[in-house]
Amino acid sequence: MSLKTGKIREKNSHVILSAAEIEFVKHGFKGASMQAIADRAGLPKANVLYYFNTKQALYQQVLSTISARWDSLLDDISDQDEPAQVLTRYICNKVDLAISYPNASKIYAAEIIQGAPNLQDQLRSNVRVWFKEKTKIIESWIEKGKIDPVDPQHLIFMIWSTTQHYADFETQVLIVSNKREYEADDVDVIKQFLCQIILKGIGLDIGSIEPLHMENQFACSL
Amino acid sequence: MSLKTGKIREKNSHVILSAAEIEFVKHGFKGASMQAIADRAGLPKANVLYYFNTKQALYQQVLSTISARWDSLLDDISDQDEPAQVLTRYICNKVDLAISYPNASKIYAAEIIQGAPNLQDQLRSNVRVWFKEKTKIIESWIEKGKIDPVDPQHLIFMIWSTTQHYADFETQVLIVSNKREYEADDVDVIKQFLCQIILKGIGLDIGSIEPLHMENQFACSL
DNA sequence: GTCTATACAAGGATAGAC
DNA sequence: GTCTATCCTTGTATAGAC
Repeated sequence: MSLKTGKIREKNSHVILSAAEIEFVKHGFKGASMQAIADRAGLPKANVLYYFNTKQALYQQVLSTISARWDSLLDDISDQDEPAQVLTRYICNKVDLAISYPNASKIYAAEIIQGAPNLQDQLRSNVRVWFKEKTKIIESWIEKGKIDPVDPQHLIFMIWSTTQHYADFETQVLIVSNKREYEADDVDVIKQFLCQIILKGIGLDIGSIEPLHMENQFACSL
Repeated sequence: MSLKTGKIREKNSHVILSAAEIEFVKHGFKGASMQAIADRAGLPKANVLYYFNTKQALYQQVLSTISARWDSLLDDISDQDEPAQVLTRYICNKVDLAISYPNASKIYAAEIIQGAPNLQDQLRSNVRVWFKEKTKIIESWIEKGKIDPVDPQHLIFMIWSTTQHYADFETQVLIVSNKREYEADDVDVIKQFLCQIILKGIGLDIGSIEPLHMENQFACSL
């Protein structure tokens, strides 16, 4: 029975976290109510508070789940490979993540917009260190003459903003381009567009990426 | 006395709107409280409700103030001039707006993230029409061979996302780049970076912009 | 482990004195 | 036009039955 109980706990936790994600996206941290989260999860309100003691704790849990996904999938800018290959992979992964988990990106964005009250520490430690590392790699590319002398920091900001835009501003993108939802084709077009403009923009020819490393990540229509 | 009253009304309205902007940024629509807005404005809560009958009305007022600023300053993509010049001007104006009114951009972004419950109509009418017009202009540039054959829609998304990033993600940008606030120099660097990458990315040489049209908009350090 | 009932605070909005 | 006092709803959280 304790095994079964554990399963129930795991399942309920997951249902609650999913419901919470949606409510936090739609109304923000303060605006989301435990009642609405419970309703969406199909559980009594007290049950939600049984699993996560406070609303704050539930929110923190949602945030750290998001951060974990970020960290695990996006840490692949290294100086082992050629710039074109590294940047292509990074951009494509970020686009995939944005399209696959739009709510995660939206909650993260809302947190930053509101001044990152729950993410300050992580930004000041982890993210800042990651950022410094990656700018140094980009600087080394510039020193070796592999890319144009562009500001490494702003290059990273450009990749972050352009990729996450398709998650955070999903509503606007879909409305103005008159679509109901993203399709597989759209994702390929996005990847191809971003890689083309950014690589060319910093002085790399998109043709310099060996097809091997593009894999199925995007259809090269040029 | 009615004149004086009108002045008081105008002044108080303005104070309330400014306070509301800040509270809406920090806590979202639902999360912001009339009490907190009133406190920030230095007025009793009932006073705020006297000027704006409901919280919803106050929020709508904030939103339409923002939209008005958007519309008036950013409608300058025309097919009269050369692409390089038009895009440079558009990018620089958007950066200026993002840096000058970060809260406006943040509230707009939060609205879109939450599914644009109060902006759907405007997006479906005004913004969509604007978007269609501008993509056609870009298409005409492509047909005339003035720029590379890139997707016009995604080019606009790229400009929107990269420029507004500096407002919406201000907190993150400042923390990871270890600054307290944006300085005049930063703004120039941002404009110059974005123009360089995007113009070059779509096959335009940044040198093709006549200095005349760059004015003081950014220092051309190349 | 699960759920009903409830305590207690905060929020939006209004009535009415000044 | 301005502000105090108050109504009523909603929200978080807990107590305690099952």
